[in-house]
Amino acid sequence: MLDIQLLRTDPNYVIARLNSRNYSFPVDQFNHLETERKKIQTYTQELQAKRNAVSKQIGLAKSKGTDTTAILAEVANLGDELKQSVIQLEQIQSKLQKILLEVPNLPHDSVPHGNGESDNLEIRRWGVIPSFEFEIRDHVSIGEGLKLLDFEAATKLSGSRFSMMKGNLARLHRALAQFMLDTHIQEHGYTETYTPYLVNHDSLYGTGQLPKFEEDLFAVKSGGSANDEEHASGLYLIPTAEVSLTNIVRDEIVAAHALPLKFVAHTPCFRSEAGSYGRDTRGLIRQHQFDKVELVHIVHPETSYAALEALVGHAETILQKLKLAYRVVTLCTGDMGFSAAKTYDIEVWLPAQNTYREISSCSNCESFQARRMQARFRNESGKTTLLHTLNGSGLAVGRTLVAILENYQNADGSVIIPEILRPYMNGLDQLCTAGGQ
RNA sequence: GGAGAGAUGGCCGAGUGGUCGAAGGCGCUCCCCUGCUAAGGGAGUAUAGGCGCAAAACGCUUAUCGAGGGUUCGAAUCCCUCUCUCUCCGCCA
Repeated sequence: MLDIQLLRTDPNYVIARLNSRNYSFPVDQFNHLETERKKIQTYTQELQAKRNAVSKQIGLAKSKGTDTTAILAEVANLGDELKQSVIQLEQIQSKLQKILLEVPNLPHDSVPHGNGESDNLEIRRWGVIPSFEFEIRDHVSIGEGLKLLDFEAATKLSGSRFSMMKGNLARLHRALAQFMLDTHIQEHGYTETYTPYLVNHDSLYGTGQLPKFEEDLFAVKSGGSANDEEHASGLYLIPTAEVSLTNIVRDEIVAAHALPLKFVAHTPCFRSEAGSYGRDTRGLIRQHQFDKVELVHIVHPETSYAALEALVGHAETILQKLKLAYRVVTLCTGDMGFSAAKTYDIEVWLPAQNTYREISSCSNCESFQARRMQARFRNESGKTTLLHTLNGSGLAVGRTLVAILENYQNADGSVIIPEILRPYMNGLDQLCTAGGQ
């Protein structure tokens, strides 16, 4: 959520910034509502002040035993008038709130302007793109060939966009998550966190998934509750652990000396992928359920951009240790997510697609989420101040597995296990067909 | 799921219709006293808004005692609904 003060004092600046990300702010509607709000709020508060004053008088009079009928008559209609006014005010404020909740964050100065993916700015590459002297297979073909990846079973259980892994592939998937967690807690100073996978409305409002992106989520209801009762439980499956981790500080005033807070969690993520029909339908790239190791920073506003650089570095470390080629791009204004002021995507090289594909997205949300969450700290002069929040994948586990299968494939369909993961695999150095293990 | 108890400021804890945004204590900040860490005295110490001011300081004002409704001129206090916490029982991993 943007600072409403900024919209009042410098609307043109805000509008221009929002235009750069293809969002047109409803200025006229906003201004109209603001004028109304000011008028009605002032009036309402006057009535309240009057009521308070008169009630105090009555209290005084009664304690002295004076007759109060005259004063009571004076305020006979005040209650109704006030009630009307309060209702009007609430209506206007909820309209304003609705507008504000749907406005995306302002892009940071350093973000390149552009309309979409093609305008993103590559800032560095790492690693060597592997070359193969045989026909490259994609991860689906490799996984199914090894009999370790079973989409048919997943489809039977749940439908499309689900997967089943078996044997050493399932173990490799687990190893990846462990390796990522260990790296972040041992080398990067994160606090390991186990979080709820079901969260309430307020949490999703806090990080910006609601109210605008409800169709991307899975809502759950309690068993046995009436079928037609919408969202019986009021809970949603998390689309990312960013929600659980960032909301740790919702409605909190964090002690300044406790900053920065750095959390890491390995969780499943659930996304309905509404509107992505036909995209990445094959394989593990786009699933309704996938695992991710998520990194979240809660920081002092002055350090958030330094924290963003560190955060990207932490995610890159994982790919470097796995010896997977990647590049880092700065998302342009038109391609950024709703809550982000600046985002770096890390894209890993996928040989079968002959291109880089997103494996991590690291964003500084500045105070955008903090304002929604009322997440604050007490600054140097003792004033409560909004925090800055950042999040990034470190990394998406399923896509990392895809990258390993494709980049480490051999001509015979076997796959080398990256050295760094072998301790997590009881020393195993490759996935091969023999025995299906 | 059944029975009961509870939810007040950073913390503890008073407060069952009126000058209560809230006693008292602890903690914290500043000052004074005291020649050393102790003790004592004084002042201050919630949050979010609105309006005024170019703005800060400040001034005026509103809301907030788990949440939402209601009764009332007036609600922390009375009534209703919900949420959460605790205890006991049941069930479960």
